[in-house]
Amino acid sequence: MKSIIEILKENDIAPSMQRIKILEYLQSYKTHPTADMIYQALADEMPTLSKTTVYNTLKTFTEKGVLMALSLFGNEVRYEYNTEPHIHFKCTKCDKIYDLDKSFDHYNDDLIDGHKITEHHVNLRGICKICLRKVGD
Amino acid sequence: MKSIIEILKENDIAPSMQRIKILEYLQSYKTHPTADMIYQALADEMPTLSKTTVYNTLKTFTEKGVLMALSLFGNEVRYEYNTEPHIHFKCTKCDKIYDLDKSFDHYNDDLIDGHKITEHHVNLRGICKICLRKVGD
DNA sequence: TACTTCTTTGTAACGATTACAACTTTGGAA
DNA sequence: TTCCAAAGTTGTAATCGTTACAAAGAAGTA
Repeated sequence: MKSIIEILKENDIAPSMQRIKILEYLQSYKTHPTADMIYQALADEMPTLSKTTVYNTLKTFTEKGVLMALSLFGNEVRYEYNTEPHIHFKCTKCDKIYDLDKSFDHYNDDLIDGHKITEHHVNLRGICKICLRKVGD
Repeated sequence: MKSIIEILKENDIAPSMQRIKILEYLQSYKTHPTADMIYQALADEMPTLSKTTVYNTLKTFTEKGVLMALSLFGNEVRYEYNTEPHIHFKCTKCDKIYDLDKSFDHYNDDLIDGHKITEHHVNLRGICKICLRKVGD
């Protein structure tokens, strides 16, 4: 298991304290947080942390391929540590986001109608199993 | 071919002039516009049109299932007239959005891991064929 | 040590969207 | 036909997510 610092160095990113903490957070809490959620979570521990730093860091990480930026039904960007491809499901009742393992056809690095495909996102919406139970009450 | 007014009435939406024009626009120009793009396009013809009306109308249409709201790699919502399911491809160079007919597995009205699926979006990114040609220059 | 570069920070600005209250239109009921 | 309530529209202000920018700080190196 690679350390956070190793991951950063491998991607040509200097391992500053802020960057380590932000990546650490995304590695530990796989909640697809927004920039603001990350900022709020780390603000206690790092009182001088700036929201701009969070945005800058997320931009850097995304450009270097460490993170994936997600657009999941709304006008806010969510981030996740870049791992195996998977599907996202967002509940319309509680807004919770679930990762689904369900495999899907790969269009990555493929040509469709002459377009070169480099990213492939499958986003589902509906009512999650917890909210389904509540509806039944 | 149903008229705009018929479509609105079928969905329990009173056919006001503003609503007719907005739906007409989305039916004619399948460019996945943002609320602002629709407002800009109609502002000449309807000088008193308010941007709030555009937002209200798009919200109503989406709730009634007349339109589909799309989150395609960015923090703005795009709208399209709700037709046959298809895939969206957005070019990273020119930001143009393409509809692709390519069929895909349907999870709609299905259960996955106990979650009830009601919407299913496939979003691709990459370089479109026009930009690919330019890169070659 | 001095210099350059990278990183972080805070503030202000921006764009998309929503809240809200006033005004207008519409469709009955009296 | 007139009056009223409900629905629809409008403009302004506020909010939220994000970016621009310039100054301050930290790190590496000649």
